[in-house]
Amino acid sequence: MDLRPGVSLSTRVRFPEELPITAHVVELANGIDEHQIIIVAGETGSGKTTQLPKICFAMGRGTQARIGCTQPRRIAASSVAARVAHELDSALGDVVGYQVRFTDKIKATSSVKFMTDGILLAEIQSDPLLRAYDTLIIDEAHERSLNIDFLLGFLKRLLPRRRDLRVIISSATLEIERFATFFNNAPVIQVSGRTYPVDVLYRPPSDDEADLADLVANTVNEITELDPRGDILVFLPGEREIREAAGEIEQRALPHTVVLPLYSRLSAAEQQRVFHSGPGRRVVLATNVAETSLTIPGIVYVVDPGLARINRYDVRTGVSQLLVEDISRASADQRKGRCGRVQSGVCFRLYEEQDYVTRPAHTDPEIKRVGLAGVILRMKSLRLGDIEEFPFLDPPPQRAINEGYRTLEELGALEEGQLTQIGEQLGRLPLDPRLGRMILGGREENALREVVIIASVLGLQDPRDRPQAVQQKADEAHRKFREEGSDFVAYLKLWAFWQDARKRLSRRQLQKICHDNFLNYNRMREWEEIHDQIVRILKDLNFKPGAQPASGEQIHRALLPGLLSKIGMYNPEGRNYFGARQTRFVIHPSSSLARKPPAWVMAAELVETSQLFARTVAKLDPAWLEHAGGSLCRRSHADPHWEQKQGQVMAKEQVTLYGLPIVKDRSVAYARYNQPLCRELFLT
DNA sequence: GTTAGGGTT
Repeated sequence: MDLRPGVSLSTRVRFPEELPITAHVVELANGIDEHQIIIVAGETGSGKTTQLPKICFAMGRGTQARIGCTQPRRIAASSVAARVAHELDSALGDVVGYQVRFTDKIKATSSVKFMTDGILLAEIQSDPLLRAYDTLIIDEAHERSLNIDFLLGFLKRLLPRRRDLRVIISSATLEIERFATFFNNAPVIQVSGRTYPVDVLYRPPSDDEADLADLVANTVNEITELDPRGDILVFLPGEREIREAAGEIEQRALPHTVVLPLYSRLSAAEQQRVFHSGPGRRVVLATNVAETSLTIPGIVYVVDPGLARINRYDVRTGVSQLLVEDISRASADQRKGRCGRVQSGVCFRLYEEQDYVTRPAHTDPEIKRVGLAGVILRMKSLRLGDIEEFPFLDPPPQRAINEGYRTLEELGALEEGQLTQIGEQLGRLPLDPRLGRMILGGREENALREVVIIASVLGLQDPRDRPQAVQQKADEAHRKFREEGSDFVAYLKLWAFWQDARKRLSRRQLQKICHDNFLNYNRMREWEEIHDQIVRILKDLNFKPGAQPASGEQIHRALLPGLLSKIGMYNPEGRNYFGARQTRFVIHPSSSLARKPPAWVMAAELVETSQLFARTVAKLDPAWLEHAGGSLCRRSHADPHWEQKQGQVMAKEQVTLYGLPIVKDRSVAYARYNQPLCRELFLT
């Protein structure tokens, strides 16, 4: 194939011969020249991520405006940028740079900019037509995260307004036809992968295999009998299943075998263990972190029970569910592909082939599984119009949209479809709207300093580590951060501990003190970075931190407007809480309030796992609720009667908030609620 | 008596 007239490729850009994509360079360059948008489909190892930007650069793109390349994860954006910079014989930033949250390695000379998809989305705020780019490459589009679906819809609208712009959607070979159709029959260029064959064996449980751990251990045992070498990757839904399977495998006493757990909550050092091969065969027991985020080198066998915990938001109750589900075919195939990267492999699926065939083809995209308040807020804030009109590849159902509106109204961010001042301010904060609302509450209650610390950590995983083998020791170390009656204030204690250590200690010493106190150093740093970022934004918004330390009451009053539908009233019979919208929950055992449940609580989150748990909880004074609930409160009146002493008709008032009785039998003057009845009572 | 994984102005 020849290059189209007018297309040339700089000979200074070299494409590695061993990469499959190199055979398609001319085809791709022609496609990019001829079409405003193309879809590039290819499996792992094809070289798309590194070579597509180079093809665009070799075509002379990225000089007037940049070539922007998005990645779903920060680590990928920075490492791919370093790799491509190296391949172009330039220092990072000169020709190729990257930007992720907290790190900007872009210079004026950078032609190629790698970034997370969230960064590109954020740039729409200040650059609504994305004029900073002449080319955009959206990588890993098949992952269908919220950010990716948002970008796809945005780009569909942008293309007619930016005729000069070129867009490449890069994806695994999944739902390629849907992408093509979505973009008005955009051409698809298929690039082969570079992988070794993987055999699939279906190995459903036998009758005497009691549970998942047993099944997994037997399968690992069978692999050992076939082949004593070759690392094994086992996918499991969560930490507990990993622990149980590890126990079962160790009981089998397999020779020369090292069992390595792998999940995101492990410390960096514990995660690193899977990247260093030692003596003996490794059996890595991993959550979904190994499906997309981490690639473990040298896996020969994959064991896939076909299960994962999937996050789904219940639109009726506003509760997140994290329940174990059967994974889709696409996810099963992705897992299979985690072996066969350096030699041929075998994938054991621990269910019937018929089961595989009848599973859904794809995992629901995130937009169909999450609460939409944050999405709607963002769209309003970016002036992208109504969510109902936005061209999503998979439009969310109207019920979910309505629930999103309701949540924003609860927060005071939306009135009659328009963002309020609160809404505008929430739109500026890179946080979940509920967490943002806490910060605005912090200003109202003069507790800004404290609430920024709390809201920053609530969006992260808990920085406190609790390794299985040393739970008691970890709990002991964490005891000094506990605060009776408030898990939120406990975070303030932890913050004070960190800040004190931060002032005195070197980085190495900090890492040690974190380790000694069962704190995850990386997450502590992340907490601090988010905190500092929010402090900077608040300075721009002219918010001033309180001069005085805030009281517990000020802090909790500040948090409450963000958590109005996450309150609970104790139910002694059930030893649980009545929550909003007819839910019932218990306090998670990790909370300091779990043993002595107070009459009223508010929770940072309600998540359904083995039960519906409230996590990060504080005691709540119900007297605050009527004011905080405002127009969300519902009033009813009973027993209107003439009262001689007061010379007017009185009644018993009940006030409820999301169905919970926050005021009972309050005596009120009834005239303002029912004038005619009062007149009648007065006359008789 | 204990939660999968990502991401941000």
